[in-house]
Amino acid sequence: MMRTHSCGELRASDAGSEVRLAGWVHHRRDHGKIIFLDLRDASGTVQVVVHPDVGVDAESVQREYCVSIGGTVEKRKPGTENANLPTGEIEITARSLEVLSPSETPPFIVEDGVDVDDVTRLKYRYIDLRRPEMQHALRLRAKVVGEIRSYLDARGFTEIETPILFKSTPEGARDFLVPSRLQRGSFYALPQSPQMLKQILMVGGMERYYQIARCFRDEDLRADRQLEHTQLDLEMSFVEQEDVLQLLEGLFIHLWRECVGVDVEQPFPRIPYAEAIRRFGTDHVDLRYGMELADLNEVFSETSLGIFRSVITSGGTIRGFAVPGAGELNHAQLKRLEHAAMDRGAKGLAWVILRDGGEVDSPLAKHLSERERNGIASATDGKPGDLILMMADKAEVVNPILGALRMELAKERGLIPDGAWKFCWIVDYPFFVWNPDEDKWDPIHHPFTMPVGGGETLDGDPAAVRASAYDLVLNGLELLSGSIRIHRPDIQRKVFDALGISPEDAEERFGFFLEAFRYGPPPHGGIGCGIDRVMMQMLGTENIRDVVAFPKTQSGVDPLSGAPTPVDPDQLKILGLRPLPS
RNA sequence: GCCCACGUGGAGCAGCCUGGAGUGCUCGUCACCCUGUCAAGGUGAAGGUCGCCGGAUCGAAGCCGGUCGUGGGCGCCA
Repeated sequence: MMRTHSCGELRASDAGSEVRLAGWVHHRRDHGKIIFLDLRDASGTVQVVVHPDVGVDAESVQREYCVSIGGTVEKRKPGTENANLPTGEIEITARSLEVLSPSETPPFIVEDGVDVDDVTRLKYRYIDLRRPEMQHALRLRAKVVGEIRSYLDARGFTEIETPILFKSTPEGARDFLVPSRLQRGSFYALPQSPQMLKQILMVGGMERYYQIARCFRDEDLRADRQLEHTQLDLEMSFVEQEDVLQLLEGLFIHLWRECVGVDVEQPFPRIPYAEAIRRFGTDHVDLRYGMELADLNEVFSETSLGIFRSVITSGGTIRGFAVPGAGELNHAQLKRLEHAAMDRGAKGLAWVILRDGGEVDSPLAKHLSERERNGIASATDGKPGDLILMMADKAEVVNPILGALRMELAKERGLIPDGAWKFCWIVDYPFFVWNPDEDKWDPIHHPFTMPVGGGETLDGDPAAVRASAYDLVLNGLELLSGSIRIHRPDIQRKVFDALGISPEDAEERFGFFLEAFRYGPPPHGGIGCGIDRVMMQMLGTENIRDVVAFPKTQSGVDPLSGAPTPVDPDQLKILGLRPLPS
């Protein structure tokens, strides 16, 4: 037997036990005669004492050596306990020590919170993964996935794998392509998501499907984006939107109870898309703090300011919000806010600082009537000492920019309460968004989303059509999105029509899919949920690399293996490929 | 494709603006000392073509240009 106990589990109650432990030498403290070793395994660390007279060679043992130690658990002498260690009341008096394998000096120390360059960490990921932080992240991730499985299995779901080698369906993100050896000149694509396959599973009568699915997108990376990410992919037959929302709400309540130890507030609020935009400027609603956007058109209906007046008469909007306590900001800081707004496309950013007695500081002060000063304060719920930020422009410009500033300022000024978990559903999405660049209507979800009310609504104003789509948002981050799908070929045709997808286009791209839908597809709907994002939220990290065992750098390189690498010309030849001169 | 920042012994940084011998800090490594430490302590030592290429200069880690790498962002991600 390699070991009788784990390092981290030993307590004072184990005193007197003969134990055999195995793990890594976390640290050695050599006092000349007596030597202390901190022995670490997955469960934690424990102190090993090597006395000079037992014939155990602890001097040649170094950091990160993998060793096996036999000895006795003993209560530490009074005054030598370590309250910082769960095992701090005891120590192991070593009687034998075997080096299982030696270690070179590690490039960095195995310790939480150490500041090491990301490439170094990724190159020596096996060292990095020894850190308790990383171990916790990966274990929690496994627990989350496990809880998802048990929750869904208990509710009649079947976990089904779908192919990694699939068909390219251009549109959306760039596909990763895999050349076919057997069909020279043809390519598989790695799935961006199993969307069509899971719908076909519904046609196949599986009724309740889920999968922890890897999804691939060949797009540029970000702090929260890798080339591949993991999605909880789920689809159910014979359901309406309400059924899906209930199931998923239950899942997240379950996950937070089991994996975070928190009972989150329920039911999750449902916020219609239009209301989300109106109150927060975005559908990634963060309900942890106030600072909601207010409409100021009424306040400025008789304004003497030319800019505001012309925005109102041209059908634009004046909106603003209060930043609690931000009246202390100096001119340079306010200027920076204005720049931040203008970088995002604002023409300007007006600011008003509320003072006692209805007075204000503002570049606009002399243009503001008493009615306007009071109106601004009451509309934004601003108090003396608060900063009011205002923008006048088209609603599509004002809302997202103010929404972004609201989020930034809340974060910057510490207005976000710790430990708050604010889930909400965003519902009643519009079906189309106008794409001014290409002068056409784009679907806000994917083109298989059911329009509310079926196909007839598509004959009217595209802007008025609702989608049976829904997002789950947590603390301002989208965790999942889904929809009820189109199961009727006639409606699907009308949607393709409205999106400018010709029958020939549709046939070429989705022919196999549309054919399946000629054979009695059931009404169905589902979701895709970013597991990496869920983990980032649970662990409170902003970097996806913290929740993935072997991530890639921003340029798509894996420093551990060096991938991607050139391949042998023979391999290319077999595939019928020849690289272009660069 | 674009913008910003960074690149200095094994790790993390300072030095650069204002050019004058690779100077410094924390940790690690090695040697010696040390029987109660837990970030052990003490003494000493080794270890760096300042990412790479080029330029101006008597002289470059430092200034200028380029390039590569990394991080963050924009575009992109239905």
